[in-house]
Amino acid sequence: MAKTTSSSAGSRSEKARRSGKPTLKTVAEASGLAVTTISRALAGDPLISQSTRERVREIADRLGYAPDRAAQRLKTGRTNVISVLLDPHEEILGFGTSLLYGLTTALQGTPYHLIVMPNFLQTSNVEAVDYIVRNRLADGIIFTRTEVLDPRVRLLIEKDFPFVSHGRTEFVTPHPYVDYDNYTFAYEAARRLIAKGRRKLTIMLPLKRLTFSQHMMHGFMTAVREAGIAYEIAEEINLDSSAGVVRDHFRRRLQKPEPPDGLVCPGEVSALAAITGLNEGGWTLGREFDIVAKQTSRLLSDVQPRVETIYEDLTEAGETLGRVLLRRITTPETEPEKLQVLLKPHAMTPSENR
Amino acid sequence: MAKTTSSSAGSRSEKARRSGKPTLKTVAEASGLAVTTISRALAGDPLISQSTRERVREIADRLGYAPDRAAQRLKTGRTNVISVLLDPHEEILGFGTSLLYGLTTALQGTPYHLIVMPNFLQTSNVEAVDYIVRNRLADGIIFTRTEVLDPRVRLLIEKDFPFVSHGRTEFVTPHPYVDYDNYTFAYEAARRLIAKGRRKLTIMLPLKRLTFSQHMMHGFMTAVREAGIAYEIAEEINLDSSAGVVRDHFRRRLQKPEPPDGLVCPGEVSALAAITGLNEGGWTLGREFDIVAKQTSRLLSDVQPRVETIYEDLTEAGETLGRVLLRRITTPETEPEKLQVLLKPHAMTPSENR
DNA sequence: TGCAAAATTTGTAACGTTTTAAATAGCACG
DNA sequence: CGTGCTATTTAAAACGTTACAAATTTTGCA
Repeated sequence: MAKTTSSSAGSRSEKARRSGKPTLKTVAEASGLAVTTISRALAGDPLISQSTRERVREIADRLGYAPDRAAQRLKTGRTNVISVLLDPHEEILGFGTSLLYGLTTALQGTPYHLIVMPNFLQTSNVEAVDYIVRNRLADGIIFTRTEVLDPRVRLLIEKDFPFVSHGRTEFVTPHPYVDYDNYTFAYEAARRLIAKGRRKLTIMLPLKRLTFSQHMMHGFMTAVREAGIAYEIAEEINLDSSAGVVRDHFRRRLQKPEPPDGLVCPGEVSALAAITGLNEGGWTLGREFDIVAKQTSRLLSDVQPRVETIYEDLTEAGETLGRVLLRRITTPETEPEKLQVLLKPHAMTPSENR
Repeated sequence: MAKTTSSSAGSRSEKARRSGKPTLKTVAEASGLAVTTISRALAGDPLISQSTRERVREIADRLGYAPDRAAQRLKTGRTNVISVLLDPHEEILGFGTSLLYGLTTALQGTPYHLIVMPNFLQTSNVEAVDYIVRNRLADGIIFTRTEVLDPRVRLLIEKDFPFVSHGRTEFVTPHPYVDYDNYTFAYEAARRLIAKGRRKLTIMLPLKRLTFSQHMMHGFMTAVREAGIAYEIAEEINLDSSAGVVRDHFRRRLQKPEPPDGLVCPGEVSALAAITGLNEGGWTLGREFDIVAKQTSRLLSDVQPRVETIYEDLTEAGETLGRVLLRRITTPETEPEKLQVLLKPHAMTPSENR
């Protein structure tokens, strides 16, 4: 039909080739400038005059131009992707979701997208990390449940690949991290129980190999030793134990001699389970025992308002992780020490928590 | 230094240009074949002889070749990306996380990646959908909290863009969906309460505009009418209400005349909150009242084992969503009716739930 | 007015892949 | 031993972008 535009306009008919999506070429033709100029103008290159930069920006906006991510990625090698390794253990209570929300907030307005890589049945997710690094599937990686000598950290440091861990390690080489001050959490929690007159404290800990388990233990022990009171560590259960196991543990503990009367509990569901178990054993919260728990959602404070809590803002953690990783990526020369954030337990009371 | 390879080998020195990552060219040189042949052989094109196909496959594996996603995407227009719209309301109890896990399971072994787009403060996330479609940021979209006349569905049908909604709509044009049979859930839940001898039932519903709210209401009403017993709908609260509001609602309800003695509750946290409220009002679960709740995690059954539950498997939902979307993408000619799945309430008892 | 230097713009090539069209090899047949 | 066929392989172009080098215009100053 109208395929007779070979000599004069030449390109007009080829423009609507794929789907009419505007490209640099479209903008170039519309403005009478060269493709290169458009590219630079939109990138804000000062080599292009202020006036053309503005004009191009305007025309591009009018045409609804958006750069083709695939082409950019192919050319530059940058993927504009941040990978998050999600862990199945964190399924409970929207841990992952809160973190994701914070992350996306930090990435708002940047060209970065968030892609989720789950960690399935592997013992650790080093394989996933290796895969991402090897195939350059992302510009940066974020992961959680950091271990004392985390193999992912080791690998990423070795390959000099940008990452931020949620949690610290004990490697000598410093690396970017965002962590919650679990030492202070446990210390303060124990102090509150002691202030209530509790005489024998116990604590539920995360899996030992997770670094923050050590921090919590340390905080707890410091408080206990300062006060010179009795304590015990619940060895048979940990933060990953199902609520049923936790419940039964506490119920049974009452039947043995010298049960503790105060619990530092770093999980909301676990706290609920503990309360249920103790109730079943005939104890009442606030009378025979007290709990200070870590709060990451409104669950506990709404369901059991009498439990004291110390707040950990996971959305804030996610946002910080995002910000730190962006800095690591954009300014690689930054010393790792400046990319280490320790988030303090919030003074915020549950009712203020939005 | 060794830049004197211009005449003989020619390309050997340029190969290690970026990072040594093998490309089609690398494999071509290693095998003595042309780039095109490699591309076709790896794609399993029958035009290439069986023997070379095998040989190429082997060499490629040995070199650790992986196709460059950006280049493929640029060339073909396919992104190999699935977009999930995450909703902040689902933050509680890992709703999103379970779904994501199912999804990633379905996507295992496919070339598809999962990218998360959060829905922030918008009233609906049509904008996000529009953005994805317009800029071809994905090959398919999955979203939740489907409404009766969901604008996202309208847009996606109009643009003929692959998607699967979690939940049904009431549009006449059929479209792919994965839904849970909330009618049966509510019907069965109410029947169980009636069987326990409860005489006045109530139900907590999701926001009215969400389609599954209607389904639940219908199932509940059918059971109530069949039995000819009294009922009431809790109008002031819904599934999105905070646990605190739910708790207070139920506590106060006891002070007014003719309180209900059975509750159908589609949320675990809400169920806990309701129990707390009723306890505060002096009632005891199993004596003055009963609850049948929807179970999506182990929270409720572990913390309050005496609450009866009916199970909804969100991981299964996610996996189904993934599978259905893949079929929609790969075989676009499939009639939408064949891409509609209604998941039945699980007979599974809480203790079996893994 | 002329001319170098600075400022601004442009053409060409390349990133790694797939697609289209063309070339070559292999083979049977008259 | 060509001829026409099929089977198999290959070269060239393109996707949209950016980097590099080169070209053009403008400006400053003698």
